Amino acid sequence: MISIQKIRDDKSSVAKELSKKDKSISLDNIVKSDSELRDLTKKLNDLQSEQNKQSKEIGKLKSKKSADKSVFEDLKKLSNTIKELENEQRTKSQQLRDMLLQIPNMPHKSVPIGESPIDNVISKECSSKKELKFKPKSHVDIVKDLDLIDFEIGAKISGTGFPLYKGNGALLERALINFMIDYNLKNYDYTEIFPPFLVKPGSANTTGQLPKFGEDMYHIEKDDLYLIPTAEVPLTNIHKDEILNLSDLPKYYLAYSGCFRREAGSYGKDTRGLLRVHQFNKVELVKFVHPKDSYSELESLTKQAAKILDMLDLDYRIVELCSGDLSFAASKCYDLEVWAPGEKKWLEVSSCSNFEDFQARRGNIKFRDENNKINYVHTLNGSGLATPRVLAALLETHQTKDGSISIPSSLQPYTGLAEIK
RNA sequence: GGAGGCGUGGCAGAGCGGUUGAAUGCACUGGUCUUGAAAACCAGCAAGGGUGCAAGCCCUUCGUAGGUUCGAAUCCUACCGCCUCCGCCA
Repeated sequence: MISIQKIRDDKSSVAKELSKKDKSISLDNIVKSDSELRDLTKKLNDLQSEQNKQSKEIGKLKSKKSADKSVFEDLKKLSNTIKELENEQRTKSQQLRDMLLQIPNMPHKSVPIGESPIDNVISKECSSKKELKFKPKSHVDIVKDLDLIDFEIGAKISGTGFPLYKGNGALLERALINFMIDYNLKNYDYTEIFPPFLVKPGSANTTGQLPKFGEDMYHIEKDDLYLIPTAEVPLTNIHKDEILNLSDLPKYYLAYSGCFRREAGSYGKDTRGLLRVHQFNKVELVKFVHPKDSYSELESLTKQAAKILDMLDLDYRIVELCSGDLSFAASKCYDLEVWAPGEKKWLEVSSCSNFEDFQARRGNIKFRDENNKINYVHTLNGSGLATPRVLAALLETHQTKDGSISIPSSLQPYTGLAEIK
């Protein structure tokens, strides 16, 4: 959520920044609604003040008899007027908040301006691309030949997009998850969390999935709970409605979770194999930091995520998203894309974003700064990493001519296997 | 799922219709004392909004949302959360 104060004080520059992301955004209704609300609030405050004053007078007398009847009649009228205005105020402030929640975050000044993925900037490409001396198979064929994943049975049980991992496929998936968790825990200062996979609407609102993108999540209507699309949602809400101490920052959390996405609107895209599925596994990294540090934290977060791809001997590149390709809540974002030689595609396996105070405002997450002033924290998150596409790239990269898979050495302690055949 | 109890400031814990934004203790911050620290003593210490150069002043908030009343932390209703007991269950 963008600060209403900021919009009020400098509407044109906020609008200008927002247009880099989405040209169709208008702040006019918000400014109008804000000014109406403030007029109303002023009026209401005066009446409340009057009411308090007179009620206290009566209190001092301690006896109803000593007060004139007409005083009570007047006060009753005043009381009713106040109630009406309070109702109006409640409605208006809710309306204003609803509008504000629809406004995306502003891109950081350093973000390249652009409209679509074409304008993204490839900031680092891993050059040591391994050339295979044979025609590489797609992971779809590999998992079938080696009996690692059964898409048909998954579809029979749950529908398309719910892969069923099997035998060494299940082992490999589990190994990847454990490797990623352990690697991050060992090398950085994360606290491991095992979060709930179902969350309340308010939690999804903090991170920005709601109110605009409810259609992308699975919703349990009976209990009004959402299946998480990423562990970012529960992790970011750990400190909802809290004021952290300066000494608490930075706070780093890591969690494995299943991730559930309806992928509404993307039917027909990447339907084959592991590239786009409704349920997948991911290790997520979330940081709560001092605002002055958030951009250096974004750099280190991105490097941390990329290191995992190094460890798995995969080729990847880091992509700096342009303004138009940034997600709703992000100020700046780097994508990690891994090379899949069978698919001959770069696959997005991580998104590392700085949300600045956008999520912190929505979730009311603050800290006491060095001057004892209360301020919003900055939040960041990054996947470290999402498994299905990593698995696809891993199988395609480490396949051999005879059809077997050689397991990268970093993963072998977790699989207990050097190869799968 | 049934019965009961409870939700007050960072924590503990008073208050149960009227100058209560809220006693007291702990924690925290500043000061006195001390070579330094501890102890002791003194002082300060909720958040949000509005207004003002500022000091300040005004409004809101005692789980959440409604209601009763001139006036609610205090009374009523619903919801949420926590605890205890019973039932069911991985």
